[in-house]
Amino acid sequence: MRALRALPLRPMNDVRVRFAPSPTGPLHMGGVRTALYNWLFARAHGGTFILRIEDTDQGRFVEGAEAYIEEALAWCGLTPDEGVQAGGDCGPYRQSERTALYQDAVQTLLDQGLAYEAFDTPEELNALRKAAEPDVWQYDASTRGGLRNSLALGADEVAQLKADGAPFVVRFKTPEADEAVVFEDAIRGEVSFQTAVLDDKVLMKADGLPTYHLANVVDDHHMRISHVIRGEEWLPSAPLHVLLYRAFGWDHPVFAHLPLILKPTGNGKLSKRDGDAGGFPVFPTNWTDPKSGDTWPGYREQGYAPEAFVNMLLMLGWNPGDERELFSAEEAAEEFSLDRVVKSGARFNPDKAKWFQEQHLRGSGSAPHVAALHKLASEKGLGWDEDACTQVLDMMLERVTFLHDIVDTAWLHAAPTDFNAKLVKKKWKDQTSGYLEDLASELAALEDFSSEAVETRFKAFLEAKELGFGQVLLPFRIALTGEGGGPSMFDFAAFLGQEATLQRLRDGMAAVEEMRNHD
RNA sequence: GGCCCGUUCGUCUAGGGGUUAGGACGCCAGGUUUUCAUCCUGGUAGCAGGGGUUCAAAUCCCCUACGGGCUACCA
Repeated sequence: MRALRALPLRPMNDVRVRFAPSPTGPLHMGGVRTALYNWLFARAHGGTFILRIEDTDQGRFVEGAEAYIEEALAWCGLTPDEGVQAGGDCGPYRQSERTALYQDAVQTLLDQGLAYEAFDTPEELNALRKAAEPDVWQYDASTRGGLRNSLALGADEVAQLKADGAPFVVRFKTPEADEAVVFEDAIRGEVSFQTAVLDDKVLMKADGLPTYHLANVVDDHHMRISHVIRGEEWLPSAPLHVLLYRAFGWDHPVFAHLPLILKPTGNGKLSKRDGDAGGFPVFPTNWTDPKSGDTWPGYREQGYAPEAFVNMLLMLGWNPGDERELFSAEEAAEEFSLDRVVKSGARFNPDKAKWFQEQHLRGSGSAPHVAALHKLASEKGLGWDEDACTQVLDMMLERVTFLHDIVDTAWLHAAPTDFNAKLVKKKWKDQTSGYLEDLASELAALEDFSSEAVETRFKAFLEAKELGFGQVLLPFRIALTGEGGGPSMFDFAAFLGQEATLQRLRDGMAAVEEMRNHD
């Protein structure tokens, strides 16, 4: 038994990586993470990030999926250097437009006896599998001799079948002598498979389109891909790919198989249905299924900043080796390396995702968010100019998870209509309204209505009346917001302005007295 | 079933022969704050099990268990 060993000898000076999704639906967060790690690796080595669309399965093609992929990547800031939209020297970047290449490749293999034509119908194969149960039936060296293929049939028989227009596929002829296929995975280290357990995979389907295995190897070679960074679900077919590269006489790229993202609870990998149950999105942006019309939520529409979403994904399976967790894409690109990618699957944690969003929101203060809040506020018709937005941000940034939480906080832009009944019962005494009446007069007399001025007058008022903060401030807050929590009331009063503050104070008092009378 | 990959607090992870096994999320408690939140301090909680190797094992080896993936004319 001879060990076939192919170590990565390629220097890191021409890094070319690709993200190669199928347009069979929206990209989910696992896919985005794969794209991210590819992008980061390219950036870290001054390489090229390529987007290739693997649309060789006509049956699973979904309208709009390709556009979704491009848009979702763009939102995440993972713009391809080469691809359908970006262009490039190695195009076309849609596999459906590269069929001649695959045909040539398959012919080369056929000519060398490294592949063969098989006429067995799916029905025949299914029957064989069924008959073998509970054992597993395989199309391989032990069975291919008794099946309808160009290895077992005579040349004239094959010619006749083809003349009759019988559909056929091309299968890879797995080497008969058992050997170990050993390769070095950049994340896992040495990985080894025995060829004896491999089956003769279909390379070219009856419709003339290649399967993933063929198209992937041929394209990765022609696109001069240096590192194949993909999900762990591809690990079992990696030996086939190594064998294919060898059959073509090509060096294979470095492989790196990423661990999968698992469900927050329960068993298995994260799937699109988990979001429903867990109350979190699985997709980067909203996706509407063109057939059913169902819409799936996206992180973008939920209010996540792309930087936060990407940061969260980054840390789900990679770490810098120290205790930092907050990274911009540029910072991450500087130190990303495959040997710091963890080997085991990671359970997705929605709480932590929110934490990343909050960190991103608060990280650099109000200024970076003014424009975005202004846009949101305008859409809601709140009439806040940029100054107002800055003030609101200063008050609210540390109390919300998403920017839209701010415009969703009704009392910020409209007098409250609901007053927390429990709080009123507990904190609003018979004398309270009297205090507030007096406070209103004090505030009405103010000429400067800045936060500091309101605070000064408020404190002087308490002192004069010999009252405690809690006796007046909380009722004041209730009258103005209807709630017991929130920003500094002095800041808020200044933000509202004198007139609106007094108006809310009087209306709030009236409403609360009304409530108390009905109790 | 077969093949392959994996296993450190509930979760994400650092640590890769000698560590009081570190950090983060969550949770709990205390402090700061007019409230809430932020922030600060502290606490909770972990090396899957069993065999080896070694003076010494979370760390190396083997077995078991468990988890995951693959096993299509899907990717």
